Amino acid sequence: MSQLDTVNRILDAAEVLFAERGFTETSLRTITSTAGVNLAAVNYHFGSKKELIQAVFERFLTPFTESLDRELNRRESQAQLQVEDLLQSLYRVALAGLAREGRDPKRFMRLLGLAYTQSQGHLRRFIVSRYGASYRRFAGQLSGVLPQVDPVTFYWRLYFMLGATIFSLSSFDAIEAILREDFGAVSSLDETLARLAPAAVAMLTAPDVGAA
Amino acid sequence: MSQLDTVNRILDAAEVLFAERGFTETSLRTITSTAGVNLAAVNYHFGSKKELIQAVFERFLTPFTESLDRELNRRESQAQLQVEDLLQSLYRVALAGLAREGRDPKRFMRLLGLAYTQSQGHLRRFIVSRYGASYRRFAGQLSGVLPQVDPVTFYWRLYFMLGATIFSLSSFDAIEAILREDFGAVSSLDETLARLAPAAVAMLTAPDVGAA
DNA sequence: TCAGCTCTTAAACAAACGTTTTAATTGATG
DNA sequence: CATCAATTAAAACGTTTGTTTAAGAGCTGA
Repeated sequence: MSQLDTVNRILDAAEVLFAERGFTETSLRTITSTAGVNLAAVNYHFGSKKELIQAVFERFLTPFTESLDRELNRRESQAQLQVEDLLQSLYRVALAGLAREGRDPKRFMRLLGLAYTQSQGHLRRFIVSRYGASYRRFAGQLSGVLPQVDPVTFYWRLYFMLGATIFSLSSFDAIEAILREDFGAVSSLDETLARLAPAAVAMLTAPDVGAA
Repeated sequence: MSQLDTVNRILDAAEVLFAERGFTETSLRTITSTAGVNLAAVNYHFGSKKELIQAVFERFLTPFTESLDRELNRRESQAQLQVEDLLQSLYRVALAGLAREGRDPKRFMRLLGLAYTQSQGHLRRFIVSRYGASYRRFAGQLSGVLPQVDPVTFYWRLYFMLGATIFSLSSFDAIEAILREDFGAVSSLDETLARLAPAAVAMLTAPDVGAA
């Protein structure tokens, strides 16, 4: 087993276990035994548990933001951008890029949700410093096609949208199971994104009654 | 210090610390020293850490759902219910009821978010079995005033709305700090709810393109 | 006043945690 | 084949965790 194997086996196991149970609830012993490597390998290759957590995020956020940036480049050269187009960029292209690599988009949404809700200050700092530029660029473009919405209202709605996305996709399997039991209707991730996109557009473009 | 004092001091400290750091990241020693009581008091009065967590949720979810139920009773007797009315019931009345008791609604949103994202299976079971009826009643009434929306689409949108609400309100202070720095605009909780309600209405009432 | 119960206290428990250490093993290079 | 650095392995480290124990204090009712 080469060094690269060990590193990737640890990342694979950590990614799944973190998404399932959270960071604090997942011990290095569980990770290494799942990965079939020695306990000390984590500290040898990554330095510490904190750095392993960051490495897990780096491995999926880097291709994610690269896909998003490429898509934003393409959109930017077009005139007449629509809100729908930008959300399609975010939802379809970027997520589909991850799925194409054989990784589960729902798992990444769960991890993103954990990054926000589990305190882990180091992780939030890491993500903001590393990927904040892409996020601000997307937000800027989206804000640009919504000139009628007050900036503060826009940013609140952006967080509403993020919350709706992260929350519903990170709990996708649980929600899907409930709906399947109650209505006998199976929902695929694609179908759910097809429902989420217009809902998000409706929220972003709603008439601005304007507080303050 | 009476027995009731000890129990309440533990609940007060646990509520704040859980909301700040999460369940696993908050030790019983931190809770008891913050509360100024002996370490063993938690196991004596609550039995275990799990049961303490449930007690914290019970203390704010019971009055919350009671307020909501009373409000739903009042609405039910009226004809011509509107989506806006029901969301107002949820946002203003129930949350305001908690605020009236001198407790912080944002903190409860943070705890609700944790209940969903931190694995803690026992907590989700506890909440569903104890408060599921009120939730289903609210969902049923809301669904009733949206007959044009396909049931499956409705339930997905309900989760979108829950995600937007829990996510943005539980991170309220962080988001508010960012917007204050970028726009110099302070947002109160009331203002944010005044933005959230119409955004949620727009999402729920959006035309149903209808998957499946 | 004293028995009897409730509650608090201090101390100890075993288990699990992240990390470090030291030695064995591997694999490439001269 | 010998050498040397990189990697793996097993064991132990000191902390911290939730929980339990056993003794003490404080109050109540007879």
